[in-house]
Amino acid sequence: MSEMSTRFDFKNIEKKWCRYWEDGHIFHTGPVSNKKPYSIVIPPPNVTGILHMGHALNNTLQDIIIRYKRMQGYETCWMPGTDHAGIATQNVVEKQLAKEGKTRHDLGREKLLERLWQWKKEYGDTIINQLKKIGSSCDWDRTRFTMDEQYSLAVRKVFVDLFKKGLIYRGEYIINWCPRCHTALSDEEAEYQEHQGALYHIKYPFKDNPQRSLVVATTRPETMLGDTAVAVNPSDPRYTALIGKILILPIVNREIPIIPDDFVDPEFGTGAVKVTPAHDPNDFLIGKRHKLPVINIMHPDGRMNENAGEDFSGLDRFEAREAITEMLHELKVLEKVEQHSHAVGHCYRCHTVIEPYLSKQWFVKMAPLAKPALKVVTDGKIKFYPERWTKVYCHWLENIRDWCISRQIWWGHRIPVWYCQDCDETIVSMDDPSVCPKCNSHQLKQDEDVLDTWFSSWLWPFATFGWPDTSKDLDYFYPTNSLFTASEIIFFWVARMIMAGLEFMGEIPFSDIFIHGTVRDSQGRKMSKSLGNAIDPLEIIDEYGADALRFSLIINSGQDIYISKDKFEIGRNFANKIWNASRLILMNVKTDNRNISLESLLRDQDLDTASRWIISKFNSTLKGVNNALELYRFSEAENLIYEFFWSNFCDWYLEIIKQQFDNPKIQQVALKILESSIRMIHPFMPFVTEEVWSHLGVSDNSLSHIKWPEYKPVYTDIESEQSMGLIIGIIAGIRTARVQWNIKSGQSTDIHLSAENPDMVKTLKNNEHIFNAFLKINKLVINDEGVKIKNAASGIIDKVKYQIPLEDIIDIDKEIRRMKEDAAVCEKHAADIQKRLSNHTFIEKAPTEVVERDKERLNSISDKIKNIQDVLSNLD
RNA sequence: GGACCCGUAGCUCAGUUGGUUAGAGCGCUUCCUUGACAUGGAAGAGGUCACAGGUUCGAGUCCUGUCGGGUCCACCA
Repeated sequence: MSEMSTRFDFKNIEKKWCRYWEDGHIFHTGPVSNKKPYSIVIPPPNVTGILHMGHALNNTLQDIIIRYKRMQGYETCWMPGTDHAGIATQNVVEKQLAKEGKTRHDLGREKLLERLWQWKKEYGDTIINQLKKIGSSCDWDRTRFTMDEQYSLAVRKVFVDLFKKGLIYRGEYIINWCPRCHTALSDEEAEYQEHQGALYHIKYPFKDNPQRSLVVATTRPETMLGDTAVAVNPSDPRYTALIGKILILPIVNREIPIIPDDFVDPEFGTGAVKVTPAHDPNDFLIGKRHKLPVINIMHPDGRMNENAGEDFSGLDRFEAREAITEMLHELKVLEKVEQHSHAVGHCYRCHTVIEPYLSKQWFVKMAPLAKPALKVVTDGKIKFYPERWTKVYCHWLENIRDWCISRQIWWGHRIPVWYCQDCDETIVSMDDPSVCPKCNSHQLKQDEDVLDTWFSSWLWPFATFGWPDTSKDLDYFYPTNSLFTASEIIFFWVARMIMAGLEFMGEIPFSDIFIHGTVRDSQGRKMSKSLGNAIDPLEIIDEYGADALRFSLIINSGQDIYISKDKFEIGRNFANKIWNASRLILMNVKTDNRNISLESLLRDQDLDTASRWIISKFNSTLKGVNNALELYRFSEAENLIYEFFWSNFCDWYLEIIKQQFDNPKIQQVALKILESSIRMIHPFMPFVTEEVWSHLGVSDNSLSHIKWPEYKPVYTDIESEQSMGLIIGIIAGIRTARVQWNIKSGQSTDIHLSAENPDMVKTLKNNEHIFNAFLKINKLVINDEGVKIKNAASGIIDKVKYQIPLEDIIDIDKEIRRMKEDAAVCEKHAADIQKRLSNHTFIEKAPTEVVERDKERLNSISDKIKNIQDVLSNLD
């Protein structure tokens, strides 16, 4: 054991085990006929990603569960991989190009894709390697990418199938358009932020009487250039008479009608709404209802186009707003400008203000897919942990809107649709067509757009296992068991995976969804690169170790996690504690009998109290950890482990047995508890435990495939727990009192005890033998200042065992009085309930649940009274 | 406008179906350390559980309201 240093040297050790796990393909799995499968698919990080705390948390949680299940004997598969992350990745590469002074258009589609693949090859595995560093036990041999060949096949099949079922359609609608990324975005990709803007009140003069005008209110005056009507609510008495009249649109001087529409809220603004069908989703719908002309006044990059007129054409939308405001002012038609705060959508990738823009896009009809996805959750086939997310999920599905899936970028799955240039036929096909089936023309042109990234991600749980081909892996591992993700991703990904799983596999993709919190800084802000408040997990690994990162993150995780750097000390210190406890035991244990079970140790009637106690404690801790993990209560599991290992095992048991290490029974217990603890801690802190395991000499296998300790209820040993509790109480009392003992040199029996703790003083006086044992066994150093005692607990146990009567610790009279009072109160209450229950009017009129509640209470009170009486009669 | 979450020690948080004296870590005070570990050991101070009502024999826990903080959803131009 000489090679074990006094500090846990995590750096070299982590490196060593990372390599061992990977080179040995320790986590590679496949179907095994006589084992039950347990599988998790990783939320695939973006290829552009670098590890942040959110990843660290997410993957640690998954790793704990997968290691736990693996040790329990499941054939476990944790499927790793990355997401091509369409817009995000293309943005990265386009930024590179910009530095070279080029745009994507200078390169063209093919060359840009080459660059992107090149980039993916060079940097795409960064995050995968970082995940390995935190100890993620994925089946790395399976690592998938959402643009793998087989995966692309799945995406294409899904598109074609849905199209054939009529669930994919193409149409011209107002979508969220990012003028910077030049692409459509889904509703979920638009992030709304409160924005302090203005409400402009503009006078639109009547054609028949230019002196009079109708005032409309808008937050976006620039869009007036595309107005084709003004709408009022038909039931609004102010305006009913005006319906059908013609107004003259200022600046443009276009004649536009006043139309009635229920959409208009008379309460808001002036009750008259300018209608711009090309630039507002609601106006678009109004326009459809009233067959209004649609005038697009903007280029895709957010600049005004020729329809905006000479004065504004070419101006950016925000410049145009100012220019128009100024002109309206000059024309004296700007009545007033009010402060007005409202939500403005931003691109979730580049935070540019989104423009509602009219364009032809592909959509997925969601309602038919949402229905079954809702049912499996309301039926309880899929459960959210914590449960409250169920409601969020259901609300979204109940109000679902169609999903815009086409993106005007180049990086991604190209839409498998071709248009015949000669006959306008639309061809949707698994294989690239070369002839138009309708007119035999060869002039086919593929749709330029690619699919939304999430259109591939939603297939992740089955496409990664080889779908659409059938495979043994898919049969064996699908449906997967649990999914771990953050709440932000419920709509983007979780809900859609459930839809896809049900639609294409006919089965749910997973049964449990664990939603974890967001990692925030100590001020509660989201950690982000732009804020500069991010703590880099790699830095923590470097400074504190991967085990420390994992342990600290989990033990601090409640809902959202607020974290600062010093929080990681707990994990580092705990890893070190495990290390040093192991050193102590390994330095002292000589026994060859290393495989004895806790059960047989406990069967030895002569085993000392402390050993019985620690075995019992371990056992109850294990039970708690099992329960906590089954319910995904991770921090609870870690707290139990921490408390057991540090407070019980190290602070008490090891201190007690230190001077009895020559006893082979004690050696066996110490070793066995250490070994079992190491196994129990392994899913949480894989590195330090693997290393200790390799020194234990119990097995040559990697700890990853060693069995999880078995919980046996028979282990719980109440007698030893109580005895030990008593002993700890006494010793703790001695420790408390010890600085107050004023012993002069040579007068060690003449002791003055402080009156501060009279109960303890009494106990000590009545139990002289304890005190004598204490004096004898502990290194008592007496000097002029008083008494100094080292290792207070050492060796005392044998002397103390079973010799302390309960009465000396607790004031029994007080206790009995309390119990009698308690019983009296209960009896009175029971009589009240009894009376109520025998009252006919009460029984007839009270709701059944009230009666039931009363009956239950009566039962529990009766039980309690009985218990107290039992105890009291035993005392006599 | 709807929905949800949170408010417990100086700080960050536990507290599972209501049940003895409300817990932990960090920080703080005091003491200790020469053989596992100062990334350590012992002891201690510190809480009207946001506030106000209610249900109950009993409330940090359940209900109602108020105040404060946060998140998500929603087409108010």
